[in-house]
Amino acid sequence: MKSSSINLPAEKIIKREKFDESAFRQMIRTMNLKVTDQRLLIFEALHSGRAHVTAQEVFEKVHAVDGAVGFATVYRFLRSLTEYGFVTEVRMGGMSARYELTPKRHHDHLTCMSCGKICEFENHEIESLQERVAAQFGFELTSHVLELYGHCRDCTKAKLKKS
Amino acid sequence: MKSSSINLPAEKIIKREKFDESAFRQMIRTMNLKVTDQRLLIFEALHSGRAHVTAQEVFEKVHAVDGAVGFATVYRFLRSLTEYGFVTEVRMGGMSARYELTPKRHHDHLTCMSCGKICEFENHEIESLQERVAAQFGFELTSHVLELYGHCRDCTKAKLKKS
DNA sequence: AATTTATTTGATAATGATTCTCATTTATAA
DNA sequence: TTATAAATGAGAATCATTATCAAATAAATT
Ligand SMILES: [Zn+2]
Ligand SMILES: [Zn+2]
Ligand SMILES: [Zn+2]
Ligand SMILES: [Zn+2]
Repeated sequence: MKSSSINLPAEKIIKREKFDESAFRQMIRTMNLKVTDQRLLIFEALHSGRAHVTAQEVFEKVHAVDGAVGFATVYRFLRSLTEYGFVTEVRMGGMSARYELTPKRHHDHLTCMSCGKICEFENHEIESLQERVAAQFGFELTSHVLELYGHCRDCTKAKLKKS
Repeated sequence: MKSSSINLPAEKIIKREKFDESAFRQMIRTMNLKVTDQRLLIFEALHSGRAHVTAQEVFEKVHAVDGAVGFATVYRFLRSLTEYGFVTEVRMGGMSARYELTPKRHHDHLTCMSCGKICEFENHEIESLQERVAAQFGFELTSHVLELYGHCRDCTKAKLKKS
């Protein structure tokens, strides 16, 4: 039941626009897929609560509303959403994949390994340096993963107090 | 038998210093572990051939020399080596972990998704920008993952020819 | 509304990577 | 040598994810 290795418990809930069912219906149609209750529930789950969720977490949220939904459906739809770019898969180390509704702006992540806080940042300098590196090697860049790991201020403070 | 998703077949073999068994013996002792033939074989496997190998690949190389070695031993020792920093674990997307003898200089990776070529690069500007980002969020940076994905010149050319 | 049909679903099995268990073997210190 | 804690290997276990397939169903067509 418990996931292996590091867990990422507390993440602040990010303020988000109102859940817009008809927009989600539209996205599903764009993908040439059928609109089902399950798929709307999955969207709902992605839209509320913490921004970066695992497939299991999505499954649990969906399952709480409709106990009949199977996790295969969740995995399957998350995969489609990722392929179409509506959802972005984020992988940190050997942990299980996390998903977020693809944000308007590209960003990368800074994760606290003590408390699981995830901060999002965008840094155009880094982005263009990446392009430059790729060009130097004659590569056409298609994607990248930039994940920073460390300890946030609160956790660093807490550790100091203890010792 | 075949690994899932993308395979990384061709990687240029990187020129390396002579295999120095006594140095490896010393490293093992530094870790407070016992020197065994298996462990020396694993070091040998990491030292020859392509730079970034999976546990399975290490196992196969070791197994070719001594068919009695079990894969648990390989995984176990790779883990110890990683914990002590003698080996660096590199994870690319959802693929299985790859390992390399920790290089003298830190570097990140640029991977061709068509042919599997892996280029290593170091970019101090990016590194220090990462530090700056972490500092802005009040984080103490402990590690990071920067993996660039794309298509190398050869593969891009090959694709153009085909179409 | 009823019919049709290609999709979707959920239960379950299968997979691939990695880790764990434990009885047996072995490196090393005394 | 002998003692002993550590290491090993075979296989089971785990975890995340994907595949299979019969039954259910969205949506297009009568
Ligand atoms: Zn980025
Ligand atoms: Zn994010
Ligand atoms: Zn780096
Ligand atoms: Zn490398």
